[in-house]
Amino acid sequence: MSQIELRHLRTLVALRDSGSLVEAAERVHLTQSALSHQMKELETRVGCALFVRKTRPVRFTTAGTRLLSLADQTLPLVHSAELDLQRLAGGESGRIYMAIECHSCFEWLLPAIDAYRDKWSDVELDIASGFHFAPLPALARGDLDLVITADPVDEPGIYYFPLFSYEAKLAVAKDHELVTKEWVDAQDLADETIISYPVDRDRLDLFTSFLDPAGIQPEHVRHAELTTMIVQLVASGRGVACLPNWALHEYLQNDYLSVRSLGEEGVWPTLYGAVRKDQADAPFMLGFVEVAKETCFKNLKGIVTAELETLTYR
Amino acid sequence: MSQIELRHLRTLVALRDSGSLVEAAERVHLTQSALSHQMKELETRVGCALFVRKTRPVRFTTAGTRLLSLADQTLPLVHSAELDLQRLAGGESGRIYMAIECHSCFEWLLPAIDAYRDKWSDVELDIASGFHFAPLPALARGDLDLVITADPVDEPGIYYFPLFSYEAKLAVAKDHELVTKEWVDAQDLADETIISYPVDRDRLDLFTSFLDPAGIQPEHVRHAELTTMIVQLVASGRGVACLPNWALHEYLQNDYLSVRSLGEEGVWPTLYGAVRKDQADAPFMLGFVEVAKETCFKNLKGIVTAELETLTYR
DNA sequence: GCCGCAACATGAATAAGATGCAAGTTCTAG
DNA sequence: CTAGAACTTGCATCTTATTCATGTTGCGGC
Repeated sequence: MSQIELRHLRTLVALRDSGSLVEAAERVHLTQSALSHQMKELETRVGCALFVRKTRPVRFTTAGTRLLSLADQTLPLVHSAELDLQRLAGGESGRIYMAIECHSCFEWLLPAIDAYRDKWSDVELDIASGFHFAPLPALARGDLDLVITADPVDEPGIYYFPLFSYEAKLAVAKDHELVTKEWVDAQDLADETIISYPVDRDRLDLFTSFLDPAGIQPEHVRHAELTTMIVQLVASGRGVACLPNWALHEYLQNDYLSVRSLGEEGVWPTLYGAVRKDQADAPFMLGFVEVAKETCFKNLKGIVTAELETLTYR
Repeated sequence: MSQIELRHLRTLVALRDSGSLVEAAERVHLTQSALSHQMKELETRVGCALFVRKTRPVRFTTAGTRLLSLADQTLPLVHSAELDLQRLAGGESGRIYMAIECHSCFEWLLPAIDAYRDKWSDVELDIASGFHFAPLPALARGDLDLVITADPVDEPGIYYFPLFSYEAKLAVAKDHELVTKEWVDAQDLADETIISYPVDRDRLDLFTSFLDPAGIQPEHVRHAELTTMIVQLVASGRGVACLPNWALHEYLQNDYLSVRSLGEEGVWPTLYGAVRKDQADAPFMLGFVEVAKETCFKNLKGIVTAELETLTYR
């Protein structure tokens, strides 16, 4: 039933190109005897002769010609697939489906992706932007390949590339009373309305790194999806918000609102690119991390800090 | 190097369709263990994982997806080739490259080919008309598949289908002196000019069946390529010619010349379709012979005789 | 958390089959 | 008729695909 094999097609092509079994045998690195057996076997499988041996060069029958045409159709496809696989195996190509946990990251991510595409044109790229699922399990099981996050979680098989550190600052209205302070205390926020992205508190630096350690529970918490919305709410005095300094940069330049550090030292989260361990060494993945960093330092010059040590879990 | 095989692709497709090795194994009629080994082997060959087994249904990696796309491209091609080969092997399809030794045969051959094409549309047909080579060796070695001839030669591996018998008649000018005779003697032609096709004497019925047996050597022999030319030469009294009665039919109806039988009984050659023995049983070939006969009897009704016994050499 | 089930992996044994070797056949050219 | 080249054939061998039996893993129910 399923009888024809690729080696048969390769033999036939070699036979056509050379005209004799002897020479064809050399081309496919077998003995002439092997080819004789092989062709005889194939002929019994398909039930009819494929070529006439008594002539030089050999003459193909209709069936033989049909198989040669099949060979001409399929062998190039197979070969090209093999080349692709070779590149995939060598890590010169691959797939990066990414998700971002950090809502404000598009600003530097999109230029980074554009720059990456120039160098690694046949890597398949996609962003799962509106993600309503947990990115890290999806990364672990292979639905995603890269997750941009500021909260490395101890998960086996995940590797975290540090991208850069930034200061998480408190944004307040220009006429807010906290503007008078050099920097804000946790206590200062006790009866403020906090405006944040609609995610769990333990994924917000303001709580995990600042309020929780001080045991402070702010009066109200209000959610907004988009950075611009949060900024507007803050500017109009409806509350305060904790945002990355680089996300606030343009609003500060326009003198739209004010910012203060959280505590004397400030809160300095680090942004990571999380990948599966098996892809952590792949050139195309390292290439992405490199391009991402470059783009950030170029776009966010002076706002974010230099490179950190690599952080790994298990 | 040349690593991927069709069975790998079939397994992958079955795996995609079913979602698990167990079920895929049923589809390709193997055990689950076999597939496990097979996929593991393939993965080492290509150098990277092809799918994730820990999920149901299994999730394919980029490499796996690439191979599936290869499978989708190639397997249909292979399958369709297999179907074609099945028809070729079953004799439901094939190739008929034919040559005609008999110069006047086009008259019925072309309509026959048209009729045949209606029934056997995917048989490849071609006529080697202006043949300057020996048709029978070409037939034997596979350059040709069918030769229309009136001279069966004892050649191994060749089978002759009789098509019909006809009378080879002597064409003479209307005012020729032989018109006075009921039929002509070999002796009558001793000092006539014979006009014939430019072929060997031993392939001309006039000589082999009439003059040679009587030991007569005619005065002059003159050649002409086309039947109409021969007829014109005869009509204008430049000589006499031996032609099939059916080739002369229309000229007689127009009262353009006269004909006489060769000897009292007449000379009655038989026209054969010569084929290679290995194709003598193929339905598409039998079909052609059948259609050819039908067409002849329809076109040449009353001029040629009914079917004969089959004639075979070795 | 433990148990049992189902899917998959693994290792050794076996069956299948591809290849090579050496001798035989066929065809052709001289 | 002979020699040589190309192909075939039968047999031995080695590779490889497959199976069987068993081990491992992951998952859902209790």
